[in-house]
Amino acid sequence: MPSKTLEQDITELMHAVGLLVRRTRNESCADELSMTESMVMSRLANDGPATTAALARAEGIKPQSMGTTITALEEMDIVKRTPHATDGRQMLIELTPKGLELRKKNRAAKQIWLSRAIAELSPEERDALFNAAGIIKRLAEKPTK
Amino acid sequence: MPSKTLEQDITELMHAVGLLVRRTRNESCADELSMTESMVMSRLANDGPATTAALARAEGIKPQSMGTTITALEEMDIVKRTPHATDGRQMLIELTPKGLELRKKNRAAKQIWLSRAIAELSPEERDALFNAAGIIKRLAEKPTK
DNA sequence: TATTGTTATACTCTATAACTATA
DNA sequence: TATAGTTATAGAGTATAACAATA
Repeated sequence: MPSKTLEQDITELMHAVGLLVRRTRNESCADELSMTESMVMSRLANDGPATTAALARAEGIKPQSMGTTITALEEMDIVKRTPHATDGRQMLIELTPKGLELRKKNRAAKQIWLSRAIAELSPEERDALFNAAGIIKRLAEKPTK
Repeated sequence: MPSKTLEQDITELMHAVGLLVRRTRNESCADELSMTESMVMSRLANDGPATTAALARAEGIKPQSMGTTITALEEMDIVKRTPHATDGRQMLIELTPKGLELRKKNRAAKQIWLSRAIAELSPEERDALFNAAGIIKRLAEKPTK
């Protein structure tokens, strides 16, 4: 017999995800970046300069909200805005030298608690976890019909 | 050769998780409960009455924050507070008749977009997803050394 | 002294609305 | 008309601090 309904499985999934997000927020030190800030930094480092609107679409938030994040990163001198060469509406966001430097350090420093916890999983569990990350991403990005 | 580092895997996991949380928040209708409110309701329905402090520990937030959630649910007449029989400090939180009723409806209505998206996964992917939920929960609840 | 709960205040992240400028 | 961006305001979901009551 099936011991759990789909609803229960979904509730447990969302519960686990909620716990992970809050734990990550709580474990981060004062001078660390927020989750959205980190993700923007990673994206700029991996994919190069991007507009606020493109970053917002990628992270699933509104352009205005992304604007706030960019402003915060700009005030920390981690990113800078430069006007697009041909499209006068666009501002390209890119990492500053300080942003590039910080990123190298943060790759080691960030999410230390999580790295340690994951290190204690079995290889099979790690595979299962990172495989699920791909599934979760697809679910979250799936357009509503 | 390993194509991704552990840091990259972790970044992608947190990215996917962030997208899922935001998507869930955005998809929920105006009269629906927040994630924390839903989780408290499920817990009370499954495990019976509990104190604010116990609920806070279970959800990984501060008792004061859980107090806010309980007050919101109380104003919607979904839960009620009753004094503990023997311990004068404690207030037991339990579902009202309306809360029990609402829960039945919400089991069907809540997270509809997610149910639909998950329904389109293969059985193997579903298993992988819900299996990972257990791993994520353990990670999030693992005490810091 | 530790635990439970409350109230007050503030911060982070994101949303909506209204606007300007450019395409 | 659609897209990019900015500014202002507001809301949800937490946190910290200070306190009162009970164990």
